[in-house]
Amino acid sequence: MKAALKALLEQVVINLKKDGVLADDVNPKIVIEHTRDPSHGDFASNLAMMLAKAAGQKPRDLAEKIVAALPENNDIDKVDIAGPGFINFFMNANTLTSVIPAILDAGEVYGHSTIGNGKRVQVEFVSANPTGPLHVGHGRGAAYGAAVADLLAAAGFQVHREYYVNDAGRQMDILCASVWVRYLSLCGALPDLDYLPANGYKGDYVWDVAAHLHRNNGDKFQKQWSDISQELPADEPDGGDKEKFIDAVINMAKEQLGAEDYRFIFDTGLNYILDDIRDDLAHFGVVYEEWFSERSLTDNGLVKDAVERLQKTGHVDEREGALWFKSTDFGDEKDRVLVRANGQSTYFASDIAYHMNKLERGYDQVIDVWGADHHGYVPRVRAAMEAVGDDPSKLHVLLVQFAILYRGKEKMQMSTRSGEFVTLRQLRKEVGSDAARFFYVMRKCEQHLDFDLDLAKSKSNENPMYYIQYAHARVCSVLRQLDEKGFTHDQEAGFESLDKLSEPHEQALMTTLSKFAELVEKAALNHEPHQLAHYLRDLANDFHTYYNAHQFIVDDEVIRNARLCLIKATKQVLQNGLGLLGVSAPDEM
RNA sequence: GCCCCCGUAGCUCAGUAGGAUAGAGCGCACCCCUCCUAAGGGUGAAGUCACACGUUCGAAUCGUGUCGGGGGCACCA
Repeated sequence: MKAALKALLEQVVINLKKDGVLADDVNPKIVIEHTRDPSHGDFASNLAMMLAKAAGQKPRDLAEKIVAALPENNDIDKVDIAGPGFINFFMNANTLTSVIPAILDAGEVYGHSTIGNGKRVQVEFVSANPTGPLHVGHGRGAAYGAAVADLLAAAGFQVHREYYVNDAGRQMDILCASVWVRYLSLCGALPDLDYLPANGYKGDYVWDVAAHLHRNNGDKFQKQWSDISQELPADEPDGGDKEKFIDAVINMAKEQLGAEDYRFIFDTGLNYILDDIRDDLAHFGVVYEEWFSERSLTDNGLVKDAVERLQKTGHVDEREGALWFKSTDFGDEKDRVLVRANGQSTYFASDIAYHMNKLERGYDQVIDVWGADHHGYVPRVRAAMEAVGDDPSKLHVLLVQFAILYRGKEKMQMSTRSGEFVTLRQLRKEVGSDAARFFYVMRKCEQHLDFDLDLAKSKSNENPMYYIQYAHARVCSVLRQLDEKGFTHDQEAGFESLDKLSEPHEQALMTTLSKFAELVEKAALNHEPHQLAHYLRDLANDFHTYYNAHQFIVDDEVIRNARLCLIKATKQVLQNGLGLLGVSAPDEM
């Protein structure tokens, strides 16, 4: 509808140019918006105010000329000029009610659009190191990334969801060493059964991996700890060089086990945890097209290629034995190391290779959903892309702020040690997947999120997710009642009598429904699922208000058919909207 | 020190590609079921949109600066 009005006004501008009211070189951006106040009609345009200066006329005088030049249109009831020069459009009743058949005919795909034009978008999100289970911070990235991806898909983009698996690097070696030490403990080969290097991974899941390893392989990987420990430097948990110690343990493990067995334990830990993450995310309604291995970048020589490609640009030099990318040439605050003096490439080098690879795969847009703590990382990745001549505008980095858990007023401690729940799995178990998905996307991503567990579990209208689901369940309940009372709903007949929907509550509900498709587009393009969350809350509110004011199952067949069309359309939009956020729409509660 | 985010009702937050009297939930004061789920609805009180200057016919929204709150700075990943 907006588009149609826009087209009309574009025609007006052409006509006014012909009449000499406007100069030929004036090309205004035509804006049509929904009015906030019904007395201002259904839509409004500020065109007259925008053009007043160029035309050398008072806004209201110009508005008169615009209205006079407006082509005939059957959908428009009345056009008013108001305030400083707004042009208000009052649409006729059919325009509003037409949304109902539009929704019911399209069904599950109502709200989908083609604005994305089939462009290929890659969305990379979560990508947590597979060194332990996902925690509640990752949960926000998961819910947010999944919602953005689903919104983009609904808006007509071709979406590729990807998880970057950091299956190489020191953190994974530390995990491997931790698993091995726990394993030795299970073999009874450690003097102190609870012994672990100060910098090792302490979570219980490490025991699980070790037990898994022991169950399937017996004592195969057992070595004499007394021999090993003699050659290790001192571990210094209290501020000493525990880094050095864990590195020594890693090297010792490699030496004692041999490359093959070391890799086996390494991969056992990796796969065990990755399976756990996959399972966790699947239960959270988050699925990927691809799990991209960091190790594959090195194995396929892509990291080497990336460094060489950068070197050819002349923005790399060697200092103190290391290879540096001169990212300061592109506005970064300092240069960054690509290859360390010890010959190992940095995580940054892998990441450059990964991003080059993404673009080589031909995506029109690459979206990275990162934790806010990575923000310092953005300029250097952009710099690398610029250096090699890739288009940095294709890269969108969405930084997700931290979520803080509250139980009522009480802020929860988020330490792994304390045993207070920190994993996504525990959160899902406590509040359910639906509430978790919804609460995570209620705020825009750059906003700190206070996640109130008590609220997420409460069954009242304080809890927006419950309130929205309840609206859906209520419609279902009405439809069940209809059946029990022996009525049927003739939808086609209802379509013929939509003009009976003249109550203010019905008008308000239809107006809200008519904004859905546009809202999905906007939420998708701006990467703002929270807009959808708020919209659904408003829609549910309109419905509950209507429900309280009017009966749907009435004796008058004509009205009954029309009203049931309206609430069925409401149900459909609630279901579609919740679906985009990964939240279920239950039939009863 | 440099960089990023935030500052709107007592509380938690919408609204920011500039538009008409700034919205919602909670909380507070009242009111509404012989009726499809009261897990609901309605009415009311409540604001110098942190502050200042600037751009504009018009600023919560854009720009600059100040003040407050949070986060980030590695040859870690």
